[in-house]
Amino acid sequence: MSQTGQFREGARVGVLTTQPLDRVLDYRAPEGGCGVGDFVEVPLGPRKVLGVVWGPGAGDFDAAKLRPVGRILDVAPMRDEMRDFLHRAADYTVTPLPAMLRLATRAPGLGDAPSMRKIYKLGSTVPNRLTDARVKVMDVLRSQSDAAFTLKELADHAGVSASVVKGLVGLGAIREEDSPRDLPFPVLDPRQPGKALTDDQTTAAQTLREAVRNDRFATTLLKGVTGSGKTEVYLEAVAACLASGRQALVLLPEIALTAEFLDRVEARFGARPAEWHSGVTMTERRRVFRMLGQGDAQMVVGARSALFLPFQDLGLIVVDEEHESSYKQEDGVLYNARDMAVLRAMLNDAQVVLASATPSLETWANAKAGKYARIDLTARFGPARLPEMRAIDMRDETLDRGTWISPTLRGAVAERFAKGEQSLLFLNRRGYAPVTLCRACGQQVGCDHCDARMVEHRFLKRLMCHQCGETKPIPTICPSCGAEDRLAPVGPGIERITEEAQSVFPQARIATLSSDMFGSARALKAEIERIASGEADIVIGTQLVAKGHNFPKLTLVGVIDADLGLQGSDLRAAERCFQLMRQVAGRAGRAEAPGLALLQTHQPAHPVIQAILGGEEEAFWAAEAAQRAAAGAPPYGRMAGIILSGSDAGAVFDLGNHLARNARPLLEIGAEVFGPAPAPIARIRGRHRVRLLVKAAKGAPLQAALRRWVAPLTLRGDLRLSIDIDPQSFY
DNA sequence: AGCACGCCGACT
DNA sequence: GTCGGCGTGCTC
Repeated sequence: MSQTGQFREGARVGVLTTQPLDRVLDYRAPEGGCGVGDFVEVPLGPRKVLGVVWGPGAGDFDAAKLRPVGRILDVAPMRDEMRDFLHRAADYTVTPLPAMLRLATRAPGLGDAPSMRKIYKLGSTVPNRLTDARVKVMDVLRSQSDAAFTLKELADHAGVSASVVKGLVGLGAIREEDSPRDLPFPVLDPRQPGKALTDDQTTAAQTLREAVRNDRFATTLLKGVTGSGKTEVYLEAVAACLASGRQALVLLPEIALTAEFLDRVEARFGARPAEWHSGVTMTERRRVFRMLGQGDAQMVVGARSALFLPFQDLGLIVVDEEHESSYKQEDGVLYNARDMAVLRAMLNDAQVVLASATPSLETWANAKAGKYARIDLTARFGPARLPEMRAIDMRDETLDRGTWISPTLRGAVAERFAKGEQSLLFLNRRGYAPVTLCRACGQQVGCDHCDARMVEHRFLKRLMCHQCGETKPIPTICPSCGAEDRLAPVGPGIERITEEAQSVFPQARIATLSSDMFGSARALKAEIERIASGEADIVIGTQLVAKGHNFPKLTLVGVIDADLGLQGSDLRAAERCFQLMRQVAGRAGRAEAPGLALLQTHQPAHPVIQAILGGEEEAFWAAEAAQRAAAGAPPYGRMAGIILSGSDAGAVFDLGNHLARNARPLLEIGAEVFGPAPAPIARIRGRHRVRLLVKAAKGAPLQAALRRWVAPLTLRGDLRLSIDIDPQSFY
């Protein structure tokens, strides 16, 4: 596969492996030579490991000890843009390059010879005895002569058993052929007509199409409320991208959303695109990897890790629900998919579309500053309107102890129920009760391995730690003081709201939606479809319901605790609360019936609540932006979090103090260091965690200084250090 | 990341 | 005496 053959056999080449060596190793080029970007298998100690030819060898290693490259793998060589991307992403996130390469080689068995399977085609002879079953099989093959059927597919299509096909093979009427298992993806047709668009959407789609046709890098914020047709609009950008022969990538924040999205893509382009997320099988991953590299897959829908796939010519990246915090996560490397999408697109002369009803402040500010283009979709589909939003002042409501649905909210739900309309009660808290308190000693039941409270899950009949997932039976004796039968659940989770709703509305059909209550994404999807078809009167859910599901009969949203997101000194808390409340409210009144959103709050005058109620989005963002600017917080300043962890609390803190005292590289760039302080969750799975925060001016070379700062450290024992550039929380 | 080497505690 | 704990260091 060495397309360039840049290095002759025996020449010194540098190979980057996925081993955490933090340097490129020299090898001898194999027989027939090799080229930059070739995926290779190289000997390393007693093992064979995966690597990529990164360039000429450094030459400082004893020539006598050089070992030859084992073999070149049968996949498309890594492109220059990809190597550049990995370098820059590694620099940005302060990550060793091999860890970055690991993200880009996440398809197992890349080195395996392509596996083969038998396919069945029309043979040369015609059987002299044609039975009905045989005719059916031959008809299928004649009508679709270019299709490749496996035995089972052919038999199923013809509606006969496999033995009929086998019989025809024996007679020579059908040929059996070997064919690679990794088949190209079906061709998507961007010229198929899309859905009818409103004027608003047509204009937006037109703008995006033109941007895509430019073949130049640019980023567009596509802002539109739920139901404004963002998806239809950016699918037009995808269409333009595919029509120009380039590949497209659509990132979704949650796997649960892919199934519905794939259906929409199929409806628009006539076939399903490639899929990439943690639920995709190993064989399918290898197929996606191979086919993208050779241009036999036009489009990928998937999770953030799809950014590291070997696209041959990536022309467009869509980041749907770009504000979602799930885009920033640790999986080997801590990175924000939104930012990496922009970086990757820049290196590929590609377009980025950031879609959201409630953009992140960073994106909003970039649009404001003119760095991103911005398109606003305002009109909702058909007769649906934005719901009316009102606060329920909980200080004026009378509630019995242990209940959380106010009389006002109860009345509103009853009204909808009487009319046969759906209501949604939203509470962003899983389980039955967030706290289990001992009435004798006042202690709360905590996790044995984390500094977190155990949450009662009545459906599971257990307590669960939401940090490490550990569960234990619900105790009857207080673990602290030994008092019997004095433990009481305190506060509401959605299971408890379900219980309350059942007692208030005994005749209503109630459905509860929470991520931990369904074994599989399929079961969850089935439940969502059940609800959408009207088989529930009251839906009770966590933030799961805020994300892009359509419930046409839903006309009322009741937010049980709108103050929940306002707590904490986190600068991002207000932003998140605003986004979540707006999204939840957007669930109401999508079809003909007008919607109403009621927010239960103890602080109706809070600026965030006021902004939500008034729909004064721009004012809200402007106020948030001003606050961040004043605090020197992103995007008006730069920040990095340093998390130190280890089993010995003293050693972790000592390391933190050592870092704080020896911060010269940071002080030299004018940065400030805060901490060490116990991390937001000071102990997870028995490991103690300490955090430092680094704050620098906007243009400061933060990453370089961080590297110089931590380079002299040798981490003893099980001490670990991780760097979080642009942390999600600032306290 | 693996895997070997190596230097101290409890076994046949 | 030696088996094996896992700290330390190396891999072109």
